[in-house]
Amino acid sequence: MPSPYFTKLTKIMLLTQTEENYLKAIFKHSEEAGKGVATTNAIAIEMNTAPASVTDMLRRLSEKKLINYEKYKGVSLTDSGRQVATELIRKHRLWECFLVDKLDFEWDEIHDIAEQLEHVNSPELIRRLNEYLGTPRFDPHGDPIPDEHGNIPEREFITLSNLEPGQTGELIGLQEHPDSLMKFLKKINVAIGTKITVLEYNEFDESLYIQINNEKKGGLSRKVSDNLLMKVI
Amino acid sequence: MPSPYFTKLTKIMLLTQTEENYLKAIFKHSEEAGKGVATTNAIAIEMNTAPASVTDMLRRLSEKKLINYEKYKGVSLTDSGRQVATELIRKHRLWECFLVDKLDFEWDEIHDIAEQLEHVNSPELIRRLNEYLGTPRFDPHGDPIPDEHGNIPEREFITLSNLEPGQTGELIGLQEHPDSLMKFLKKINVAIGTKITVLEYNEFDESLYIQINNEKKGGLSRKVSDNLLMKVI
DNA sequence: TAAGACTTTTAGATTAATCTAAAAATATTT
DNA sequence: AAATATTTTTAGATTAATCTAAAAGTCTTA
Ligand SMILES: [Mn+2]
Ligand SMILES: [Mn+2]
Ligand SMILES: [Mn+2]
Ligand SMILES: [Mn+2]
Repeated sequence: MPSPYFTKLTKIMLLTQTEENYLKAIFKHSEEAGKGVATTNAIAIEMNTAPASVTDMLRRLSEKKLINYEKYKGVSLTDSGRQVATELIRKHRLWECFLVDKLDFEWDEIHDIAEQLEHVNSPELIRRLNEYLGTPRFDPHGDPIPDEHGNIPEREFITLSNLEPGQTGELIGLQEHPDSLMKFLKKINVAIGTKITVLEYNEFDESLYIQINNEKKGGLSRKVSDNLLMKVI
Repeated sequence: MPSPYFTKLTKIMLLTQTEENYLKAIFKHSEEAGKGVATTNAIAIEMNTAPASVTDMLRRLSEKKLINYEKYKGVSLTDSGRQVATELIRKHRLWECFLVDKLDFEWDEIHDIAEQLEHVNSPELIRRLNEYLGTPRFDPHGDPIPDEHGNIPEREFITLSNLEPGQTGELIGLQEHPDSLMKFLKKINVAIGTKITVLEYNEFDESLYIQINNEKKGGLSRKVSDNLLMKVI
């Protein structure tokens, strides 16, 4: 519904889903990526729109004091913009927990549904959902769930590619989670919590020979091992 | 997101939330109300818009073959429009069950949240949600939940105002459910499933003297008793 | 440091959803 | 059956979100 749906009285302005999605994209490409600012182009690619559309939106978000924006200089979130973004990420990840823990979805089936659910606006709903789920700290992909104040739990990890032969680690997350990676991991029986032991390192292609849960053995490309975030055990 | 988001290939066209809400409004004022057709004005009031906006939308919905529309003659749903409407009602009511059964919300707190959740598009989500809830046939307000084919369970009922003194009934639903009525019923400890015995009928104001669950006794106005749908026991 | 390449913004349109004011059609009352 | 009232539609604008094409700014590299 494109209409001016604010609420000035309560000081909570209601944003359109589109505005919310832009804020998430900006968060991802500034803070999460550690770059400080997000560029117009990066946002355009993330949002699947023309760069001109991004410029337009940046003007509007800037007017609403959700972002710091200077022409040609890139954008960052203001405190209130960051607040909105982390709340969205919190909602997204809590819903992902719900889908997996309660409705038995698999981790590669939930993202698109959570993309929709995250825009449902009801603080009380999220409060109760969180409680119902037992206040989880990480979602089914191992990603940290911001708390109600926007604080994001820290994860300590080392990528599997950085483990030495002989070391064993437990999978606690993924660097990126494209569908193709999740499908592949499902096939070789690797999921969050799986124990992986590095048996050999092959210098030629930087692949690893590994053992999964002290059972099956197999090879793993560098590209995959770079994406697996492990806790050494 | 106002953009042309169809999918012609799958023959499932994705509607905007606004279009979906109009279809629900048309369903309510044509089929549910038993009138055959919904009028522009009734839809405008339901949707909280100007009648001119309704006319505009009717043209668009008609173009998409979701409604039968002839200028000045009122509108009715086509089969595909009815399909969409009943699916929305199904989703709305299933989510209401979830909110009450799983998250412990009260029946007067859930409607607005369900209004948002009903627009989440994922048939598999609804399939699993329905299963998770144990395939309920009625929602927390006693309203029937359409099945996956759009069939709506029939309710047999008699309003409390039509019970004779001496008769006892169980509350199975409400005619209308404004917030004020639900709050009042909560206060006098009446909910779906509550047993009510009619002790006396007062001719002057058509009020009833009743007993609730064989315990508390009290008076009830005609306006309230007209709204309580009972099953005689 | 100037040319070329890339990025970003501006200009000008389009579409969905809305509005108000006015005209047209239909319904109700004298 | 007129006159009046009510309902519905048309006309003309507006706003959010998008697009393409072109201009302007910034970066890279010879
Ligand atoms: Mn996700
Ligand atoms: Mn996730
Ligand atoms: Mn409801
Ligand atoms: Mn209901």
